[in-house]
Amino acid sequence: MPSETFYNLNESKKQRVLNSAINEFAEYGYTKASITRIVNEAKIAKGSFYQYFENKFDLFEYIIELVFERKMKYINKKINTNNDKFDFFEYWRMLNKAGIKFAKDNKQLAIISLSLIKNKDKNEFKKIIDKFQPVGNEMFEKLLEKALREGQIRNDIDKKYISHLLYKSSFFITEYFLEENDVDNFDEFLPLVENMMDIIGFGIKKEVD
Amino acid sequence: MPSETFYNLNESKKQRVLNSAINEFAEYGYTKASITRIVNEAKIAKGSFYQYFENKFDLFEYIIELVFERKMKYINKKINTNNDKFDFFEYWRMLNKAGIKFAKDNKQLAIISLSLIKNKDKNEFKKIIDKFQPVGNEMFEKLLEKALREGQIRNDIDKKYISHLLYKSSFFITEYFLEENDVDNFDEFLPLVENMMDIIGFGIKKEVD
DNA sequence: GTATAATATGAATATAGAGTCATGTGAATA
DNA sequence: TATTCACATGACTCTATATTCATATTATAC
Repeated sequence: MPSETFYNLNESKKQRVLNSAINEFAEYGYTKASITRIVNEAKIAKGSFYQYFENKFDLFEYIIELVFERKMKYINKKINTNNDKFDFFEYWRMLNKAGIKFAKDNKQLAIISLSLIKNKDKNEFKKIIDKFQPVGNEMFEKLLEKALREGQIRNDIDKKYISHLLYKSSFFITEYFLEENDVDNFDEFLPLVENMMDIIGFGIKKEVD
Repeated sequence: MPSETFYNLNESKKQRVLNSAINEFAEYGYTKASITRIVNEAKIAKGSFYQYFENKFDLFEYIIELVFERKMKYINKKINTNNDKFDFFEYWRMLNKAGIKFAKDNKQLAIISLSLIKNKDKNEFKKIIDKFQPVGNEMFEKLLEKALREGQIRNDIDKKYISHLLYKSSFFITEYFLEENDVDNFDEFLPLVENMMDIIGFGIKKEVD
């Protein structure tokens, strides 16, 4: 957690520090991110940085919290939840679409949150991931359970595994979007997403009639 | 590429160096892997190492080549190709199964090859990945094309995207296998793999009859 | 047995990054 | 004006890394 000192800073300096850190983590990832570069870009002294944050991890943890906060806010705004007529596929579609829309509007934040997921092997990250796990895997498991109860889903599937698959596929889509596409032609990308969701829904095999 | 000197080494020393490097890369990944630890474990001098390899990257490149070579050999051995009656789903099933079987029998090698895929953002790795790309993405694209021509697959799917999905899903399966499972109970894992392939084949939606 | 080539060695060098600390500054308070 | 407090500073330390190089050892050739 940042120190009181950091919170007391005037908004513009605070933003300079945060933006600089976000740039750095998005470009270099956690391990290779350099405090020296961060403080240079933010135009503050090395010593000042250590008045604000305990260490590099402390800063990273804070940035991740920011990212998830903003992402949740963004997604919740985009999703309309009339809970009475719950349709799993509809809900899932909205989630995924909102996810890439977020990535489109917040490319760097999206990259940082991907880097977290992709490196969950790193011991240091376990602590952070556990904090946000309920938002991920478990959420999908609950959604799936509900959909199963309401008969929207084949009941011969492995629930735990498929929720993992769905959870991961949402990142997969974002990854594919950020890597293979010009973030700007978002509209051209949407049909692909529909395609993929369709496939998880119906499969790729041609039915014999 | 290793130097002549390295190739001239007696087999046992060569193996000591390679095993030590494989251990190191599997445990720490490329960036955090330490030459000092590698030479200590291999019981050779620092200087000797630099007689064998230009630098850390040179060593890594060589290890990756080894990994892919062994993996290809392994998979080709497991796959029976009676090409006359090609069945896409059958072939794909065999590929995936052989893939996790390889991971089971060569855990460290599998981890290293995953680390490569997972960090394809790292500029240094691009060169290596390009070298092995034809084995990955493009192979699936060709398989898909053939399957489409032979009417085994829905023709309203996006070919490029789906081949990417299939390519990635093979790593996804391996990843899930290595992370969430005791590598030893391979047999308990197989049904899950079938389940996943089944889903990509048929989807998860319950059909209304 | 001597000369030459191949291989081995690890102390020394170079570099880079995280984190520290003694000191400076400027504003509020008494 | 003097004192206190919050914040700022960057040279410095500490540590870890990759890579080099002068020298030693061993094997091979003649």
